Amino acid sequence: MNLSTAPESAIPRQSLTSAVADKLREEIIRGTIPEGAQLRQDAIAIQYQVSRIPVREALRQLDAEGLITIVPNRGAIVPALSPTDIEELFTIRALLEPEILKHSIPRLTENDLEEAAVVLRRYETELQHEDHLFSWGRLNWQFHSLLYSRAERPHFMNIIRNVNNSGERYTRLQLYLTHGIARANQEHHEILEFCRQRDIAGACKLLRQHIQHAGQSLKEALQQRRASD
Amino acid sequence: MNLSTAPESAIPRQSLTSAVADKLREEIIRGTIPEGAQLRQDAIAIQYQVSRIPVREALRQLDAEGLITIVPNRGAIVPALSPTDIEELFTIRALLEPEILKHSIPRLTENDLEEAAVVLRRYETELQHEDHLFSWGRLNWQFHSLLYSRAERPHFMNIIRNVNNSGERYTRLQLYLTHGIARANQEHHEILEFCRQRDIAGACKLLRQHIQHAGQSLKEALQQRRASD
DNA sequence: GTTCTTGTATTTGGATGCATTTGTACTCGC
DNA sequence: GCGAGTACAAATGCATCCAAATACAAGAAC
Repeated sequence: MNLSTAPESAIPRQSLTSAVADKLREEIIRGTIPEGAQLRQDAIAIQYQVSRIPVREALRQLDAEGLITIVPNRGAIVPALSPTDIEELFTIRALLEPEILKHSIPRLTENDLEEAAVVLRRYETELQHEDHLFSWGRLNWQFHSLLYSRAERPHFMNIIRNVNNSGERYTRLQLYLTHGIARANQEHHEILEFCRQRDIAGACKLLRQHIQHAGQSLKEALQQRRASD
Repeated sequence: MNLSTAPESAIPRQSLTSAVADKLREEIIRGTIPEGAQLRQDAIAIQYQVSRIPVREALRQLDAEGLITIVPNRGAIVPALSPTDIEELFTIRALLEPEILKHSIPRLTENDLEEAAVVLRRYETELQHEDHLFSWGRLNWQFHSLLYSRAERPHFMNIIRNVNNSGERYTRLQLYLTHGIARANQEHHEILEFCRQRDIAGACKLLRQHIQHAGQSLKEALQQRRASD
């Protein structure tokens, strides 16, 4: 019997460590695990029905990704980010993402552009629902990463993904506090249009401004919120 | 008995995981562990007289740092970097490092500048010795990180450190293959002089060119070596 | 001789249990 | 009532043992 089949039919087995890391990453990004929360190895192990070993390894990985902070002998916490932290993260994005977009645009297919457009339409419909803030983050990342996907720059992508993950909680906050949803959506459409016209300079410049503006308005919103406390 | 002493005499206790990670990172950067080598958990555990648990956690961390690649159920290897990988790493550096230098220069003290000069002088003397290629890497990073130290941009620094670590083996290769030592040294002195004069634009521009040139010449050297194989 | 199969050895992945460290509340002394 | 010391509780760190997966090699079928 010949069992050789298409790769996509393979059962996607992953280690428990990876699975736990994915779950925790998701929960931290979504805010299910709030900022400042302590990540107890025992509690996580019990919750996911695994031993503490894969949990510990997952925590090490998330620490290296910048998503959590491990204090020796005292466990891991989800750090609260200061306005200057936010500024850093968005500055890094503003520097790296236009560069990768530059390399991706010439290789983007019509299909890629259509997929990106679909994501934007889904984004607009999701905004009608109650839990739009949660799904927004994933759709936003889907849109951005789709645009970068053809660059084939794995090191860029890893860093960009980690930085986006670290800041995504706050990106949602920015949209909520500053009512920046409409503007972000508008800019997304314009960026996509530049890509469709293969206008590399235009797309990259607008993308940089898009990120810089989001970072700046978020930083100001955070400072105001902090001042009012 | 009063054991309270000055802080610097405190026994620097760190977890075995961190210690193993530091050791492995050092060995990979120095090339003691060559590229393509498999990192056997058992062998490392025996070598350092620890169990495999801290070794596994250290490997996870190094994987997240981008220094090694873990294949599920098949262990970890030190990846060989292609010319395009090298181009990526140096492009990332060329984008991030001038930005952090910009924020650091205004806060650099005279003492900082003197320390950097000391590093450059040590660099020149080390070049006389046989094992100069090894010590060069550390001194190069010391110089660069000293210049960035006052920026207080931890996210930038983490990424920059990881990217430098990933490419350091090859940076040594570039100096060796292309005889770029003299030029690099010359550029270091010029960058330091710009910093001393608080010429932010000049320093950042030269730093960017310094990194870009090193990346470009290394990429070409690698392509030639690959073509001759 | 080549290829496929099967068994074994090696290696990684995970669970349990113990030691060490840290946090906390209670008590003792003043 | 207040502070210091101490005992207890809880969490992390690490080692040992076991299970699962992979790599390798020897042998059988063609």
